[in-house]
Amino acid sequence: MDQPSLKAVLGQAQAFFASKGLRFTKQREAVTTLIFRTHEHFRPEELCERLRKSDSSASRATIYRTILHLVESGMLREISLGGGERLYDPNFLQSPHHNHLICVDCREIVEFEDPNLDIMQNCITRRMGFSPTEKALRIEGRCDRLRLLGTCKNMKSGKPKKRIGSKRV
Amino acid sequence: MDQPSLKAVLGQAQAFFASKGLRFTKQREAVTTLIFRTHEHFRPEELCERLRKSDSSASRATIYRTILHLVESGMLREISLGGGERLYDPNFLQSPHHNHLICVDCREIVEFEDPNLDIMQNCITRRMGFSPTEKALRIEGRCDRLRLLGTCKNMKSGKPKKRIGSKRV
DNA sequence: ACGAGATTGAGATGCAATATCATTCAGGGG
DNA sequence: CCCCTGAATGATATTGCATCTCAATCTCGT
Repeated sequence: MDQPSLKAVLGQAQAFFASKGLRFTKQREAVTTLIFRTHEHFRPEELCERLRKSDSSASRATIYRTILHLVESGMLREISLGGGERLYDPNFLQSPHHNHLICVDCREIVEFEDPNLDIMQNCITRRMGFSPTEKALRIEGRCDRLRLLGTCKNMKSGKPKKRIGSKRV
Repeated sequence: MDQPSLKAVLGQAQAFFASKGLRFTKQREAVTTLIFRTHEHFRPEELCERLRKSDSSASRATIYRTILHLVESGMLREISLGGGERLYDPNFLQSPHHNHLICVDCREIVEFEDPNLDIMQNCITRRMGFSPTEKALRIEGRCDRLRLLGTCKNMKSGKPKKRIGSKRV
């Protein structure tokens, strides 16, 4: 649950690549660093953009490939909002059991943990003939701040939706 | 919770369109019929395909527009698996509170209801400063049938994923 | 230095979804 | 009965994201 240092994260990544007989090139290191330097969820295209602005560089293809490798290593996970958006979450290293609560209007995401919910999730999963996985559960709601301001509906049809960032709790 | 007849569903759709000053054209009726004739989740492109094979017809643009209208009416809802897939679920008319359990390997979806889970979901939502919505919750798991056969991993990287259909429980 | 295999990146391609816009349609007023 | 206006349609172009392809480059062990 502690905040692993970036150096530790890079070491873990390097170890994973090595275990697969793959190299930890400077491009892969740059991508990995960019992902784990913050705790923000991100879209692959956002990552490309951010990398272009930085001093390092890697092609789109390399970025996508690196993301896939990191997902396979378990250090990174794909999460999904609605709307066909594909997001990646680098926070499972610190809190392996967290879930996501998403505002249906502004798409803000907050992360939370709840042991009771985990238990219930496992029960339901088994009851339905499935095996529980380490994978997260997702809840939708409406964030009060925006609802009270009366701006949610406007945001939805008007300006392009902007994610406000991921709070940790 | 009862199975509403197709005729009733079409009536409801027609009423919605009328209330918005819109017409219930034969294209819109064909799309609506196709959606609510079965209880299958569907991708918009699948729907285009199915419609092309039927005797009626509507352009892709009309299909997408009609889907949006039906979502706005509340008769249809978007649900999301992982992988950026966008699915629509016509079953909320019969069971307004159902949730989805999704196999992370083969993407099979089963629907379930659980009042206790609803309560807990509401508690968590409020605790995090959100308002509960009518929107569904999603759980991921691994369906035992395929896991036991040891074919899950294969399906993931090999053949294109195929949804097996939505069971109702 | 050499060679096998991994890696990269530019561009092509695929695919879903949306936008554009000329044409068609429906129905109310004259 | 015709005209007019706004709604509706559909062919097409465009966008956005993701993946594929393949020649060139790089690494590392020998």
